[in-house]
Amino acid sequence: MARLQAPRGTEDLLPERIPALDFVFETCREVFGRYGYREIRTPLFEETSLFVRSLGEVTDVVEKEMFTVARGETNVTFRPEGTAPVVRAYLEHNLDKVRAFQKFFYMGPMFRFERPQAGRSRQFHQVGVEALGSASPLLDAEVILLAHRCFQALGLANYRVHLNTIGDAADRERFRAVLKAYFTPLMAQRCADCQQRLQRNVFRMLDCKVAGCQPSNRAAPHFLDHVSAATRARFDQSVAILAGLDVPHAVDPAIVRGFDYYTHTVFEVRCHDLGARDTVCGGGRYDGLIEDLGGPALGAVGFAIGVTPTLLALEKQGHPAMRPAERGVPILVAPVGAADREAAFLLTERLRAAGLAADTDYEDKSLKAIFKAADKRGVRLVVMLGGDERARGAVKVKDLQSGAEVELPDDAALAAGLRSRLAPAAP
RNA sequence: GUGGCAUUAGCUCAGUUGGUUAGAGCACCAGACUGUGACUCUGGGGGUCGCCGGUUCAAGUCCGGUAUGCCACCCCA
Repeated sequence: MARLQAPRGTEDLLPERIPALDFVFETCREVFGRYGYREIRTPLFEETSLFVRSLGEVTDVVEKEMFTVARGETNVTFRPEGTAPVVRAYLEHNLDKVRAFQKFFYMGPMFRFERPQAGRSRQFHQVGVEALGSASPLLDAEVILLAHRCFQALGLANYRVHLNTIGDAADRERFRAVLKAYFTPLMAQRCADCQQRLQRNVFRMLDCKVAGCQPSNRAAPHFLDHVSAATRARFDQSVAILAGLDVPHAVDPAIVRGFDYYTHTVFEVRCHDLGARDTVCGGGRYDGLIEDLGGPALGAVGFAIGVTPTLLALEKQGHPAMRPAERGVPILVAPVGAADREAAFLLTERLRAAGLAADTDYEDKSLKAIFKAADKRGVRLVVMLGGDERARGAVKVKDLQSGAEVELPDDAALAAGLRSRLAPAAP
């Protein structure tokens, strides 16, 4: 029989790995809370049409990366991103009528049917925020700032925010025409992919990495030179705020983003210590989406941090929280002989009932082996229970850090005594 | 979806121009005088060489397919 294995592009997060993940989740949760964002949890799957309508019919995600399940009348898709579900929930519960402006954050798994690679899998975790109901440029700055604060709090180094504006629909329509007019006579020197892009998504031609396409890209018209004065002003304001707050950033005309719903500010946070897949966070403004999904014409802006690439970057930078760690219990009750096993089990249970984290041996190990295991698991105190002690109604407690050993009466005060011995624990 | 590289004990890897019982380090287990860890020493268990098929007297070593991972694309967190 073939060996059982997790489906392609998925992974098991073993216990040693969980602390690293929680470090990212909890750090971000704390930062989001400080900025007034509240957690929202939406289903892992949605009706397929939600993503088709929001992301756009011709985007890669919709065309070839959706995990879709059809059962009779229903057609659902495992969420490939978090924004559309949040907007859907916001509208479904009429939150726009209760209080139009609301800030949310979410953390959880997303799914895309892609070819796996390091930092890119078919099930991955994202931590994101969505500020719905306002078109204020201050919010564009706040959201970017928030991403920056998260990475700062995580202790990530060598990252930078790349941002750009893609204006509103009118700006883009105007520029699309300008770009097509510019590229059309130059198509002979463009690569095969760009031949598709001319019709499909001209903007992406500017981001082409093929060497032969570089000359015509360098001379290409700049979007910022063709946007309305209002678009230009709001973008400049956001950039100025970030500059004033020392957020490492760069205006990058190549940032275009893959989903149709984006407008105005779009950005990515990139970490230089990663390879070609260096984006650890992506986001932007999506002023048309709420209306597209049947709500009022309200602005919104958000981002998603990719937990996997973030962990990868922190690992490469040797972040201490990335070290595989076992969250062991601090107390291990060791039966000295076979006759002491049940008593040891019951003592362990009393300690747990008293609120202490404790464990005992279940493998009939020798005392020596129990000590070895205790040492490896980072146990602080070993509570020995043997014939001699039991005869005296006592237990022997050894502090593995100091090596000191004391005998304590096995009475109601034992738990408190152990607790006080744990208190001055070193990190 | 495209192109390339990889796949040998739990982990990281050796394995010579295809040739007898496939190795190392770490990890694991057990010992080193009588109820005790971390250091040291000794010993031990553990591998259908990813899987299927082919070439050959003989394949971990060559060829094909397949699975998975990785790298670069597409695109993206």
